[in-house]
Amino acid sequence: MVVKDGRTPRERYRTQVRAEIKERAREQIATSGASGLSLNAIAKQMGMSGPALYRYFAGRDELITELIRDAYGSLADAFRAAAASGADLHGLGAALRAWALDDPQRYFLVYGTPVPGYHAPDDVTTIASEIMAVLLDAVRIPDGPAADAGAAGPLEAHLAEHRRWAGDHPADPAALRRALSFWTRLHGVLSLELAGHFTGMGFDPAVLYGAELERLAPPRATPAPHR
Amino acid sequence: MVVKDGRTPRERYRTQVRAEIKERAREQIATSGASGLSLNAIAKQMGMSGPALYRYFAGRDELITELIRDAYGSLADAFRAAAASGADLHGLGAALRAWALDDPQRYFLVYGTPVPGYHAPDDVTTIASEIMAVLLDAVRIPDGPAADAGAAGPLEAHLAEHRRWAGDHPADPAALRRALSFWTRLHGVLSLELAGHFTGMGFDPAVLYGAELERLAPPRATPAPHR
DNA sequence: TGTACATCAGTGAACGCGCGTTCACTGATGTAC
DNA sequence: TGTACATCAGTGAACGCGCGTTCACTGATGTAC
Repeated sequence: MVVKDGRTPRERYRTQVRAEIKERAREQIATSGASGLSLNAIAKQMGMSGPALYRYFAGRDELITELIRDAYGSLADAFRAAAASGADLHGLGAALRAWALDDPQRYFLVYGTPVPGYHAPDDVTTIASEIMAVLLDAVRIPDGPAADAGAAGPLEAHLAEHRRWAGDHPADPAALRRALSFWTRLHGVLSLELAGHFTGMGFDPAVLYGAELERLAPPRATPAPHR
Repeated sequence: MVVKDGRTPRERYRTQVRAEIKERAREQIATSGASGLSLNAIAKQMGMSGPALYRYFAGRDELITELIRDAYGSLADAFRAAAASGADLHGLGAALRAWALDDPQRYFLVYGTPVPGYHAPDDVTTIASEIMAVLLDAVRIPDGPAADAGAAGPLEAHLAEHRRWAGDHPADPAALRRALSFWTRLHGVLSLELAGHFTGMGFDPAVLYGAELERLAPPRATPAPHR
């Protein structure tokens, strides 16, 4: 039996159960961290026996890898959506922050402490470079006088020579540098904030984030609304 | 029996064994991450039975907390040593990077993914604010024309009103901002680098780090050598 | 439409493991008189 | 100096637990003729 969308009921059921397993896994990670993820606990929560999960995932590792993949994917989606609606660097920065705050453990899945032995599968690194591609596209658009306009220090020279990424993208070293600074500075604020290193300091990390963003990309006269 | 330094042989032995336990724990964390730390494995490695460790630590949690405390302490020491030998912001940045690269897992113990339930004990947060105090001292010294000299945006205003940290330190909002930017930007590069997010990009993170540092603190004519 | 067969989700028992932690104990080291 | 006692490091057995994973199976759902 095949229904309109070309998928049998069994297939639909499968993806549905897979989705619920991942949902429960995310809840568990949010509560006790990625290291506290337990297949048996997920099964119990769903009212099934432990071994049943092996119909849907080859094992614990595959489930975690899938969650990491999804996390990367959701950031890429958020970035692409922002870019598609005409967002400039400011908009991308806001999208990054919104994505991070929306689910801190998802953020840590991607940018948190790596487990020493683990190597991300190829498609994950592919998604990562897609994210950088969106950023490089946005950074190319001149949106006002950049604070570092015209600067050509040792980093620019180094990038011009040694970068092995962003293959078919413009080689303007100043743009590459702006993209990298965007990335590192915003992650600097975000990771410290989400890890709680600003608690007790009394100021709002959002303001600090906004100030860093301002330095990187002074907003245009008319900031782009969506579409 | 009491020897010259006022400590009995038993006390000396105790601290020695404690030190070895922590050393083995660090090795284990370096190999398999903090979540892979096992008391029994440490004991076996030291040629003792598992329960013996309970003479030295109340349990696994206390051992981990102690390691985190040590990690904070070693950064504070590195910072204080740099400051004492006359280092400017540039020197502090170099000290931070050296400390981080020397033992990445130690870095993650402090700045890595927090485990959701955990709350750092008071003395750890005390050390954290000592680190910030050293930074604030260094940032006060004018070491050349800062890129953001005279800037007084919304962040400066916000800090002037809302900061609840660095109690008896100068309230100059520009200095506070410089300290915060120093902190977030350098950690941005470091955390992404140590988590491996630059691998495959072909450039040297050290150059990027140096460039960010340059922006924050243009070196004086004669950079301060140690002492 | 009904029957025979194939697919596949889920179960329950079991395996082996390592974990943190407790407990009563032995034996060596140090202390007091 | 020798003897009686106290301190304390370390042992071995045991407890209870939850983990990931395998296996042979039952029973429901779907497919082919």
